[in-house]
Parts: sequence; C-alpha cells; structure tokens
Amino acid sequence: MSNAKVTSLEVAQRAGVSQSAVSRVFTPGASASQKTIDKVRKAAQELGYRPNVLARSLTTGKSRIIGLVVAYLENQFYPEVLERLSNALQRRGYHVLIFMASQTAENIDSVMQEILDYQVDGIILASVALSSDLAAACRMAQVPVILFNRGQDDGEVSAVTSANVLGGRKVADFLLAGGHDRIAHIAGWSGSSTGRDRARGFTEALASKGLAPLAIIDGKYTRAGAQTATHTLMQGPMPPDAIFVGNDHMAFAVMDTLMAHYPDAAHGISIVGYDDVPMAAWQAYNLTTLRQPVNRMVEKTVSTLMAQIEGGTIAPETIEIEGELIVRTSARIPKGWKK
Amino acid sequence: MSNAKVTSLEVAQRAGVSQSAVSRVFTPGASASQKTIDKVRKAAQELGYRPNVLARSLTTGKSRIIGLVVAYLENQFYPEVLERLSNALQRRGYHVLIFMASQTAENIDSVMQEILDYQVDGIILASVALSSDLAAACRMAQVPVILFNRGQDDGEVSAVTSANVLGGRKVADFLLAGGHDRIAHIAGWSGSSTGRDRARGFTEALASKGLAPLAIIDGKYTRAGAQTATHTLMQGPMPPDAIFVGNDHMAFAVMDTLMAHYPDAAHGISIVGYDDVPMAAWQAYNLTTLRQPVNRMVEKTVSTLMAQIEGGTIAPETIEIEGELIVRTSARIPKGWKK
DNA sequence: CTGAAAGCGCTTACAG
DNA sequence: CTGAAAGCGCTTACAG
Repeated sequence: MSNAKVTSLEVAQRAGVSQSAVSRVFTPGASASQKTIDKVRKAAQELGYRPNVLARSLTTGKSRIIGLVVAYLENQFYPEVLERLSNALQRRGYHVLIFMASQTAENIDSVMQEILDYQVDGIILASVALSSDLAAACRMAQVPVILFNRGQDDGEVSAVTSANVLGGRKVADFLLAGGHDRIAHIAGWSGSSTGRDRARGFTEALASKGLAPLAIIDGKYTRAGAQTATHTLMQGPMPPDAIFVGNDHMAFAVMDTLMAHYPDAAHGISIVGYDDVPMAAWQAYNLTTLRQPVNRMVEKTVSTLMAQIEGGTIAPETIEIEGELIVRTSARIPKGWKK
Repeated sequence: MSNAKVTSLEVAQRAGVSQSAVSRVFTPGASASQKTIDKVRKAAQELGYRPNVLARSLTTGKSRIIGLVVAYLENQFYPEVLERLSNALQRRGYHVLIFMASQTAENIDSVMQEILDYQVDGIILASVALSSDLAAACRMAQVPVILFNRGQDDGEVSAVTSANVLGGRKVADFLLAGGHDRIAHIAGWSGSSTGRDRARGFTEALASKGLAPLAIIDGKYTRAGAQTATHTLMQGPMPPDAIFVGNDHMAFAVMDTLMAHYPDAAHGISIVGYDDVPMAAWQAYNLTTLRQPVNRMVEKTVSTLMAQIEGGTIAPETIEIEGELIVRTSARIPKGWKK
C-alpha cells in the first residue's frame, strides 16, 4: 500500500514461499498447488503486485511487443487500420509500440532500428516500404516483418494487400460500362506498389477495349497533389468525363476542387475512389469506390504474423484479398448495372 | 553477420575490452578513452550490435516508454493528436506504447494496468477519464499521468485542455452578433468535462444577453448521435436558426443531415463546430469553428510530462490554452465582424 | 579510464 | 509441487 514497485521477492516473503513459487503462480502453464496459489495471490493482492513485463521479457526472450510503423494518418483509412490492428493484437496478448514515419527513407531505417532495440517480436509496416538493409537486419534478428497495404517486389518479406490490379480493372470496367470515353486517372504515388498496381489494372482493362487513359497523373496520395492534378486535367485541351482517383483521400480533394473551381462541369464528371473509408459514405461526397476489406486484411496480417512468431519460420508470404466496388452517386451508374 | 541477437559481451571479446567498457561506450555521459571507443564501435559495427533496451530499462529503472490511450479515432482530431504527440515524444527519445480505449470504464482500467506492467515512465490519456482507483495505482507506482483534452474535477492528475468555457462563450457571442435568436446546441458527451464546459460557456454567454438556448441535446460525440439530434431539432415546434455543435466531427454529420433531409432549410441555418480539424477547411464543409490549438496543447502535454518524469515530482497541474474562432462560411458572418 | 562484481526482476532447468 | 541457483543483457558503484 505504500509506494514504488513491488517485486516478486516481497510477495514471496509475505506469502511465506519462495520467489520461484510466486513466479510460477504468475506464469501460465507452470504448476503450483492450490494452497500456494491462494497464499501468493492473497499476498500479491495486498501488496498490489504485478509482474514486471520487462524483466520477464529479458528471461523469456519474448517481449510480446509488436512494432507498428504508420504514415499518412491524415488519410482516414489509416486511423481505422491502426485501430483494428491494435485491437486484434491486444486481443492476442500483444502490445503495440507505434512509430510515425515520414516519407523519407533514412527516417524509416532509423525508426526500424529503434524498434528492433525494443526486442519486438514482430513488425508491421503500414504503407511503408523497407530497405533491403533493414530487411536483412530483421532477418538477422529473427524478427518477422509484414507489409500492410504495400507489396515488395523482391519477395523478401511478407505482404498483405488487396487485389489492386483487379481493383483497378473493376473500376475501369464500371466506368466503361457507364459509357465514359475520356477517362483520366489521378494515380497514387508511383513509388508505391499499390499505386502502380491499381494504375496497371486500370490501364489494362481500358486497353482490352482498345482505349487508353486520357491521362495519368501522379497525385502522390496527397490532397495538394490531387488538387493540382485536377486543375491540370480540367485546363487541358480535352477535359475528362470520368476520373479514377487512386484513393478516397485524394478523391475528396478532387471533388472539392471540381465543386469550387469548375462548378458547371463538376456534375458531369464521374469520380471513383479507392478504399471506401467511412467518409466516402457521408452525404457530402457519396463516393463510389473500390472497397479495401480492412477487416480481412487486418486479420490476415495478424494471423500471418502470429504464425511466423510462433512457428519461428519466416518464409515470406504474399497475400491478396479481393475488394468490392461500392456504388454510390459520385459516378454515373451504368444502365442495368448490378453488383 | 550470422544470426540472432548480439550481446555486449561478444562485442567486448572481439574488441578486447571488458563488457563494462562496451556498456560505457553506449551509455551517454559515461567516460571512455577515444581508443576504447574506437575499438568498441568498430567491433559493434562488425557484429551489428545494438544495446538491448529492455535490459537497460531493467537496470536503470527507466523504460523511456510512454503509454498512450486514445479513443474516438474516427474523429479526425485524434489521428492528428496522435501523430503530433508521438513525434514530440520520439524527438525527446521516448517511445509510445499505444492502446485503444472503448468507452467502457472497466476496459480502461485493465488497459491501464497492462500499461503499468510495461514499466512506462509516464501515461497520456487522450479524451479518456481515469478512475480514482487507477489514479491511485499510478501514484503508487510513481508514474505521472496527463489527461489530454479532458479535465478531472478532483484535481488528482494533470490535465491539458483548451479553454472550453471561454470557447463556448466565443461561439455564442459570434452567433449572437450574427443576429440569431433560436440557437440550439448539440453538445459533446455530457459525461466529459470538455463537453460540459463548452455547453456551460455557451449557455452563460446567452444568458448574459437574456437568452436561453433553444435546446441542448447530447450528441455523444458520435455521428449517429448528431444525426438524431438534428432530426429532433428540425422536427420540433420551432426549428433553430443556428446550431453550435460540440465538435467538428459531429458538425459534419449535422451538415450532411441538413443537406440530405432538409435541403430547403439547410442554407439558412448557421453551423459552428469545435476543433478545427483539417476537414473543416475542405470546400465541402467550410466549417466555422473554434480551433483547438493542437500544437500548443501537445507541446504543453509533453513538456509537463517530461518535467514530472525528470523532476520526480507529480504535483498535478491544470493547463488551459485559449483557442481562436476560425470564421468560414457555414455560419452567417456578422456585419463588420473582425477577428 | 578500466575491469570485476553486484544487482535489476524475472523464468526455468535441476534436485529433491 | 517446491526451493536454491543460474542466467537473461545490461548499468553502475567500487577499486585500482
């Protein structure tokens, strides 16, 4: 009842047992007689004792900490990912050490080193890429790494994404079915696998109908990038009749820009986003968009990570989950369109 | 270059010095000759050695981990807070163990216990209240706690908020100056000090002009709550000509609801929010709102926490930071209004 | 400046 | 089931 940290030794003394006995009572799976358990629990209760997780980690070699690196928190997609990821991990008895990444690579590398210093049991990178140096460091430290919503070409590390190429294709098909023929793409950052894949699926689907995109402009996943791209498109020789935007976050900026600066044309231009963040359903936007199945992506990420941690094996896996087109009112709905 | 964790002992052997020497080289402020430093750094480099932070924590009694509890991540205010808080802490050499809180109190208590188990050096609760049991546990463990954007009446723990009573008053004055006389308030959750304070300032300012709010409805900080409240207001005997909404997140829901269900009336109703999240500036909303100075609130939170950690003293402080009304177009601008 | 040693709070074989 | 002891990887007096 007084102050400062209580240790297992103090509990042992009060309970009249050895320190090992106390430890056993608090170690799941260790054996102790009911009598010992009772005495220890009582003493612990009275003293306010709880095992020091850090000391435990030192002996067991498992910290039950997962390092999580996130970027783009201004994009509503990521808070949601963060929340679900963190909840899923907590449910399995893990805790999350969080790091904000800016886009510069050196930053990521040093952040990753710091994460490793905490003896994390695993690392999740949300929309952040990994240098091969760091991938090597993680392998050496035997710490599994999972990329979330981003792929890595070298296949050195596991990755969970939605089916982005397919998604890009679905959007193109929808727009084509709607009778559009001047379809532009404001793409996600071309330095990201995700952005490239969506653009590729989209372009391929158009090509299969003998069409080409009106233009493809990199929006860098930012509002500013999307706004600039919108102006470029609208002031070009031939304005688009539809724009596929690389994610919802940019799509909102595109819609805002059209409304504010091209009010007459705005209504006639179909907009389709990617992600289906909660805001896409808000009446102000009512955005038609390709839903990324966050739930399942998170579940897969966590289960894969757990398997690697518990299995000790770090064979990289690449997992793609198909997403569905959510049709709202921001883009013309093709006659007879279903699903 | 092979595998698994490298220890200071291995570095010592390779460098031909004692293990203590290695430790000193990696301990800021410890003394070692340049020659030793060079040898150790070289060996460490070759082996890929980095100190085990957990082991260090065990001996020093400082983990350099801060526990952070957040709720309401769907409200754009919090991702921003999280990002800034985390960056500010990282800059000072601390790392963040994050926990998502649902609204139930038991949940918070168990989460807090888990945080304490990690021997965190301090705890920040963002928009989450603390039971007095837990406050006691933290005091006993000598772990400073700071409430962010929420106050605690008992004054047992430090709190950083914006000047909410004053903020509520400023909003009322603005609306009054705009000539409104049927002003309703969709309040933040009445179980939160923040929500109560804003409502109080607002009501007091109206009262000082001999007016009363048309109605005060608790919106619970949720979109659903705000939507329901909007319908209640609009279908009442006397619809409002202005609504002060307890935070921006709910204000967007109110505007969406008005647009979708009361399009004729919508334009004539002034809406004012609270927070000034980035989205408030987006053209779709253009929300007039009382800005919470996140920057300064975060700085104060972190500096107060640091002072308490380093000073060892845990005298609770209550800090209020004044916010400014950001005038956009969602509410009628009084003639001749400046600042 | 430097090494040997104690200690941080645990877990876990090892004997009994 | 239970206790004594070693060990996890560090830091930090203590002597020299």
